[in-house]
Amino acid sequence: MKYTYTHPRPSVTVDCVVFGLDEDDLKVLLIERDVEPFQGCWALPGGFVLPDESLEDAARRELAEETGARDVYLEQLYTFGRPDRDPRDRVITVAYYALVKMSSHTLQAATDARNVAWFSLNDLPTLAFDHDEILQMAHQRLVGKVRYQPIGFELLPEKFTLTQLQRLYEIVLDRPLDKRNFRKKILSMNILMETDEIQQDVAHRAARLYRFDHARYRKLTREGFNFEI
Amino acid sequence: MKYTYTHPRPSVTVDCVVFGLDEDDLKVLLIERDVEPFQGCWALPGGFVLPDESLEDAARRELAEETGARDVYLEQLYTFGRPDRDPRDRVITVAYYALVKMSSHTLQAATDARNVAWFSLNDLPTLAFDHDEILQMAHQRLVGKVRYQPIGFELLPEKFTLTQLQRLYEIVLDRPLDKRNFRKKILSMNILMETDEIQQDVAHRAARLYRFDHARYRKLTREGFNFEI
DNA sequence: CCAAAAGTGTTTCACTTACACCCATGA
DNA sequence: TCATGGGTGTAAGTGAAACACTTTTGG
Repeated sequence: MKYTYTHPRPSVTVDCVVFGLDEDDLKVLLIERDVEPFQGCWALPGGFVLPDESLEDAARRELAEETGARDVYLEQLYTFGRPDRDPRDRVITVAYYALVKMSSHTLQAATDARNVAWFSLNDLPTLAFDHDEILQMAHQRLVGKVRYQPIGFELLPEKFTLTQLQRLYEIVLDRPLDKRNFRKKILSMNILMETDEIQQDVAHRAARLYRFDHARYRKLTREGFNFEI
Repeated sequence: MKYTYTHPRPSVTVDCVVFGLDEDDLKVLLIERDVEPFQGCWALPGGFVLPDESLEDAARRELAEETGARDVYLEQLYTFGRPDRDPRDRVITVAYYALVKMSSHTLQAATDARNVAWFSLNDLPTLAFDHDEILQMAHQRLVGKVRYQPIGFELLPEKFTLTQLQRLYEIVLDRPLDKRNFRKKILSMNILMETDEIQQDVAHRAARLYRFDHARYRKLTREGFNFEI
């Protein structure tokens, strides 16, 4: 082999783009850096990969440590390795994106007390390193994937109304959807389980609550069904 | 920051899954390892990322050095980082996949004289490390992507017949397509440029040759066109 | 003249789209 | 009783799928 194990090694980090859904906006979770470089800048949560953990384990650990988010949907996005992307040293970062149920996750401040906050995608601060590029790619991936994989549910509470689900798609895809057609389509897929509960504390007729039926979805998928909005 | 730059660093490599298309088969390019571990085993071409090159540069360099392939379609696939994926040491590999025009690329043997060969996907040898997993993922990605991005053309010669194009999709998607419907659809996209040449040296009516019109495709894409087979 | 692949249209069916009103509830 | 969203069906249009024969060429 031409290059041996004694060659200079880069550092390897993981960074996470955490998406959450608000009443009317897609949000990203950022942390404020308290060390140079980019001190005071907002950045994606992330950190070094430890010797004995997998990349995904590293991402989940950093996410939990820095934001308190656990048990979230997590998927590898892309690996960024421009030689000069970190001004100090060669750092290759494996980026992940996560989808969290904002409503149920009350975020803990980072263990090391850094500032953590949600930002609307339309109103982002300047980000450290190439994190803006990473974020944009994650957003593109989400928009592309939400239409043909049932990952949108990860952004909603366990039980949700059809209107909430429709809003989710309208926000992520950034275009209005027809109410009747949307309901017809999503219900005809047979991947929603109607609960016997209804919305609480609304000043109008309460809507029925549904939940995503994972088992049913897996079964249908095995039989050749393809999710698509 | 909790972990510093002095933490143990993994090695980082790139590996390439190179696809080519035969008369009737999808093929992968493999090299025979001449060092331990997995000496004598077939493996994906790849190697260490040098300190001052990007990941994609590293992939292209290794590809050229080990197989002679240049100017190919190359796309990052996924990053594999199980702590024990290399028996000697922690090695994280950034996998790429490449699509090459087998007809026009005469492969050179590797610079370091290792054995290089094409294998049919249906008749693979045992592969080193987790390379089989990488290969399977690359194959899945290709199958998934070929339908909605015009990357299939990268596997054909510059000029090709509609039948060749149809065969390509039939092989990659592993199902028969209807000739008339296929032609209607692909021609109606307006992304093929009809040449004034025809197939040579065939013992039957010679078919018209077409080429993929990149400029036209980009223009249509900007206008909202979506490729889909 | 035979073998082999090139080339070509129409009908059917399924799915998508557009569209508007009444109902239930809480304030 | 009013404001607010919940819930529902039909018709028209568009795109996908099924399907078979004639033409061209070289051997």
